Amino acid sequence: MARTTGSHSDITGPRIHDAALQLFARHGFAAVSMRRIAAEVGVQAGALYNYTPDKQSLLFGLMQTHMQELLAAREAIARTGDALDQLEEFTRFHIRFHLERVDAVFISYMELRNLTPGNFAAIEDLRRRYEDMLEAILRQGVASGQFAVPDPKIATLAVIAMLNGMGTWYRAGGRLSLDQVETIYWDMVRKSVACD
Amino acid sequence: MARTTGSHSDITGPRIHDAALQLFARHGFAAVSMRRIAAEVGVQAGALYNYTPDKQSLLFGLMQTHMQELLAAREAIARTGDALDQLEEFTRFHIRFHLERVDAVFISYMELRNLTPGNFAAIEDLRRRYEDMLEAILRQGVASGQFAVPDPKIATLAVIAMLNGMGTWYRAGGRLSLDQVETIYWDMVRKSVACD
DNA sequence: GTCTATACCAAGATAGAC
DNA sequence: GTCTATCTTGGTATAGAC
Repeated sequence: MARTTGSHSDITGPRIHDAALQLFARHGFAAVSMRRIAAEVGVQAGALYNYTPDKQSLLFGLMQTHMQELLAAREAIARTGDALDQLEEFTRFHIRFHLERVDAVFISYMELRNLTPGNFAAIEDLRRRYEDMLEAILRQGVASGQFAVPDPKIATLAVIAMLNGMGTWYRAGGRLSLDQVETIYWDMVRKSVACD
Repeated sequence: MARTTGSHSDITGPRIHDAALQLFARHGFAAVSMRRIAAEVGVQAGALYNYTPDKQSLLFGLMQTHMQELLAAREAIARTGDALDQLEEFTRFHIRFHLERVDAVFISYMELRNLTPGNFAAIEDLRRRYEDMLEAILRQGVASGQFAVPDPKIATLAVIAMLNGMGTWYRAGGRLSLDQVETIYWDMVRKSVACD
């Protein structure tokens, strides 16, 4: 049986996701209209509502998907070696994962204020679970005497903030290769928690 | 000669500034209406246009004022001591200045995308002038052999990103005093650029 | 300098034809 | 599933009285 003309459920969904991701990251959630997203996808505004009940759910879906993918990718990695090995692995994983998703990362940090309270709590919970993974590594290193960090929670936030800053300036094909900046940042992370 | 009833030019201006700062930081520039700002100040929306030609100029004014105050405050500090002394002074200055102005800092980093091209260039220029001050300190430390930094520009951005992250979680009266977190962050900054 | 009133436009979301 | 058309609300900005 032939499909109805103009029916593209399987391809329009991902296209809405991608368009919203890019537009929200570039201009901000509140500054982007449903009409603008629809135009980017190549449909009329009304058609978007076959894929999302409202604009808020669209935003929440983007952020939730991103955070769940982050956690799944991190949990798929086997934990081996001592605290220093694990910190290096975490750092390099974090950099590579986040630089491949600068738009989703930016949105997930910046548009928290545009989430309804319930959605906000859900995203914050996912984020905390990720931060706890790094904090556990730092605590382990402190216990083994490899790291000197007076407050593992603050060190966790400091390290993540430093790494996330890369997203604001790094562009593929720039002055330095990904390998180079990855090494530079790992060097700073390693030293920042080291004993001296 | 008595003033016209309802005339408060000297006090309404700062109140608009403060209200816009707080509302833009909390909800985002695009999500805040002129009516909302006016309500916060206690005037009608039309009255705002006695103080700003339009909403864009209001945003730009907030950011420009913040960046100029930052540069002025930094330039007022005498530079003394070796690179390590100067780095410590810069770090502690940066933390204290920024934690007292979390709203302005947040806006100045997050609402860049809502500036017109000309206004964007002006703010970016001010920001770069500030970053150059830290970069100069790092270069000096590399030259003197006190620091081991493969790329001073990247290290500059990494350090500032780490410090600015404090604004997302630090609140006065929290678990740790300002002195304590300041020392924790200075410790990480110092080690991150140190020779090892 | 502030008010009320309003021009003008774009937003989110829905209805019903195809 | 998408379209066109539309409802309703709320946005920026201006005009003119006080």
